[in-house]
Amino acid sequence: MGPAGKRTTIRQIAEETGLSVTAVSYALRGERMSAATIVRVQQVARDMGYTADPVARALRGGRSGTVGVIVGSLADFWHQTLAHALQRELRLHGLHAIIADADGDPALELELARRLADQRVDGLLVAPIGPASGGWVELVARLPTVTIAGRLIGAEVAGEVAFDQTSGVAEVLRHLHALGHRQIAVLSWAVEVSPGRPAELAVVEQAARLGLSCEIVPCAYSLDGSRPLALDLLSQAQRPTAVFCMSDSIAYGALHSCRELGLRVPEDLTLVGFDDHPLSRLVEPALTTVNWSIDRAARTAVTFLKDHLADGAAQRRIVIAPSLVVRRSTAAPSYLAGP
Amino acid sequence: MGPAGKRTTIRQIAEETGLSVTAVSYALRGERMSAATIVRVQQVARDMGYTADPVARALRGGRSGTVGVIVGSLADFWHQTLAHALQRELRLHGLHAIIADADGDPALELELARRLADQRVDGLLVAPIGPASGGWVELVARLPTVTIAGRLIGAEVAGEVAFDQTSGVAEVLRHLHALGHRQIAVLSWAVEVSPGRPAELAVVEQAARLGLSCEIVPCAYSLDGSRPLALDLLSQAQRPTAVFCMSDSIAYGALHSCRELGLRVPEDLTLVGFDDHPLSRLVEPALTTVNWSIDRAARTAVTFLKDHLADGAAQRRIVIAPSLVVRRSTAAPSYLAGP
DNA sequence: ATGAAAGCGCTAACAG
DNA sequence: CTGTTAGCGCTTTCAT
Repeated sequence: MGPAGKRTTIRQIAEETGLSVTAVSYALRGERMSAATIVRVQQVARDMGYTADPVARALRGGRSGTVGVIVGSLADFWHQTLAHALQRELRLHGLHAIIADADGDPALELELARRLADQRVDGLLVAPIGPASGGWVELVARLPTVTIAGRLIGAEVAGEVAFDQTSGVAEVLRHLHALGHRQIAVLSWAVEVSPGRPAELAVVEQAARLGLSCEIVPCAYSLDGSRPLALDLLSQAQRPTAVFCMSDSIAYGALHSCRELGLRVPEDLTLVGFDDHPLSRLVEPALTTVNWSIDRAARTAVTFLKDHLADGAAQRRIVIAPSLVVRRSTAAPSYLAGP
Repeated sequence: MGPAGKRTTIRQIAEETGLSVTAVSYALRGERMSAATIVRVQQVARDMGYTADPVARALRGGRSGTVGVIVGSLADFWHQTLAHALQRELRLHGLHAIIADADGDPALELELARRLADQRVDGLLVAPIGPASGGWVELVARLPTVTIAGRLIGAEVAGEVAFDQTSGVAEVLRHLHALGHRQIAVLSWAVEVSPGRPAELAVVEQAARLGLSCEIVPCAYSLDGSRPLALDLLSQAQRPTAVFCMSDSIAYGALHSCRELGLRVPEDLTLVGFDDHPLSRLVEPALTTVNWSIDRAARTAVTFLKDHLADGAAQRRIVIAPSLVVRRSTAAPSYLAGP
């Protein structure tokens, strides 16, 4: 930062060394100039505390070494974990992460993506909540983008780390069916914001196949979002015997509501989450949920992006299989257990 | 974004309207030009899908409308919550958040701050892990910075949202003392990374005052960081009767270890956290911890920053008082309860 | 091996 | 009210 508090520029180094701006520019990057000059210039630069101004560099065009990470909602615990995992993985590859939180709003999600593009990030890693709108298609065409756990349909992404939601949902519903549940409420954040998502379609399809009555209830992300709703849902006379939450965070909110209502889980109500957040095994009762290996997802996503950046490779795609983790929050409904 | 996929520039609008670049620049911002021209230019701009390039704007100098948020570690649940709260609060004020994760590394923390400064964020909101190094002092002098829950000693920050850690620690230790605990382990992430922090000093001081034996054990942030350590600590013959974790995340890791070792909480071991994460009341057993009102902290921090941005006001400071939340994870040690 | 000059997109001082 | 000119810091032809 230099002594005066102001930023050291390439020009000051030029004056200091008696070279031209051009020469310094090359020398700093170790190009063209004689070895001696390169060493000298870099020494001076270090002494003066020089760092290239990324903004000027970006304006000129060229890579910034930072990648934008957009998560659907930092209110959701799983997205929090994902953001951290991506950050860490990027850093392993020498890249810096800039994280943006769409806070459950598809319009904001797109705006953030635009802003990050404007900031000249080298690429985008996004766990989308909204489907691709027109804006996304154009944006993705300009900026290498890898999606995680959701698709931007119609957009030509650089890579896709997909989760096999259909299987995940099927496993959960089969599990509930086997336990004897027939009346199930599904709490999902995606209904309104991202209609036609595979997960919700799978619910409908599997319900029909298994002969279940599944009501899909739109639900805000996160603890605070799901609590009032769950309170309402569970206070009804004809309440379901099982609640399947499309995110562990939502399940936590539901669990909280059960406490307040004096409902015991799983004795009075069976509860299932989605995504297997690390704390799901520590809550009481430990939550039955679906695991996707977040580390593998993060690792793959970053690899896809790097590959694309390196060689402009064709679109890569991987589908991560779910694994149902049965814990204590699921049991047979009480009318089967008897009084 | 324009039809060709390229970005629309101010010059293209100038050509389209037959005006000069300058005129367009003013008109777009609604300055100087005649009302008619302003309307016409803005209409054309809209039609062509123009958005000002923030990079060019930043290079020229001027505000970007984005604020950098740096959290000590996104592996820590409390920091995750803080990041989200700050994002939301900033958005309420029409500002955008760019979140960066220092991942427990003070050097990275400073580097991220530099990078954000380079990106021309309007200000910095930081929950620091490291103390102020020389770099911070200079940086903060150039860029309005508000600290939250930690200090950058020696740096002239724009505002400070401090937590009264001393009281918080004192309350916890008094609580443990009253229950009959005398041998306590304190798991803290700050020992090595941020020595001399008030919280750790308070531990030593209060321990002396109350006649407690408190061993402070350095501990990585987060679930995975604290688990192996806690496993080790709790396997010892002379293990403490209570463990005080300087973060709820660390406590969760310890709780996990207890499960693995077959130790019951609080019967065999008393556990206390710090920060009161929303899930602390849902884990089993519900965690005794210290609450600081994260929303108030976020709100105040953003207000401080905005105020400073608006009028360059003098440094503001607030101290948030802790409140001990006693839940089920604390009890008298077993040798008092008897066999 | 080195330098002069142009330009990325935008804003602002200074004329008209 | 509108246009000319200069410049933010850097990279990149194109000369020398």
